[in-house]
Amino acid sequence: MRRTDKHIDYSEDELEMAQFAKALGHPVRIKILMLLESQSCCFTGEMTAMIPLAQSTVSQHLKALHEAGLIQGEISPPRVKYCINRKNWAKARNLFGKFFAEKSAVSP
Amino acid sequence: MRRTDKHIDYSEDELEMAQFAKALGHPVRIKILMLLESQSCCFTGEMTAMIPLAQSTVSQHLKALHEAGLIQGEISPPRVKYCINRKNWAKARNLFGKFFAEKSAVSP
DNA sequence: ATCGCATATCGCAAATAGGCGATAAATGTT
DNA sequence: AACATTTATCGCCTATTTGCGATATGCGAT
Repeated sequence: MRRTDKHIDYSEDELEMAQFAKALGHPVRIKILMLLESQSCCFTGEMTAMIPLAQSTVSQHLKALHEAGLIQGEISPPRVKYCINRKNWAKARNLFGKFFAEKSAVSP
Repeated sequence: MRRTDKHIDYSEDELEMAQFAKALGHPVRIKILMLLESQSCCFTGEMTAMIPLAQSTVSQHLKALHEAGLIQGEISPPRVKYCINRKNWAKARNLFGKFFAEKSAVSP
């Protein structure tokens, strides 16, 4: 996209939230995270089995979640076990929590 | 992208959350929402003045937020006043709240 | 050294998103 | 009716995302 050299200064929170949100912006990735949440950890293969998408596609979604910091994977050859990244999960919870915090009053 | 005819069945919640998340997946849109939250309502022009992006670009982001149901606009000629859509805001809060709900224990 | 398994990465195609300027649309004002 | 103001939409371009199959990689087992 054509980009100007204007720069917008975003706060850390804004950038971080947008990044988390972006990672959450696809139903498959939501599903994967719910899976990991419900059973703490999971091998890639189990997910690939449950999700009717090509193995390479699932792998890419896992990569996206990993890069966003929402999951972490430890190798357990020949497999990889993915878990929620609890530290960043908490960070995300706080960010979204603050963001959606109930305001005293409602519509003007 | 090449698409198979496989279909994945997503729950309503998964789809809705992904949709909200997608809308939140850009820092400018986070900024806009924070603005609207802080001062209840705002005209497009005020936002355009605060954000160093072309008017048409800001308008598109507003459209995206509107389509995601996060904001609503009422015309007040020749301007348009945008506010948070409280109903869906609450819905989003609930979805994200449930999603990030603290689990009793931590890492295995 | 080779095989087999599970996963990641590559390269491609198609769709979507993000940016802009220019223009259209809506409406109150003169 | 013509104008000014504000916002939305259009067309264009580039970048990113999403999907796939094919291939590479890593590593234990043979």
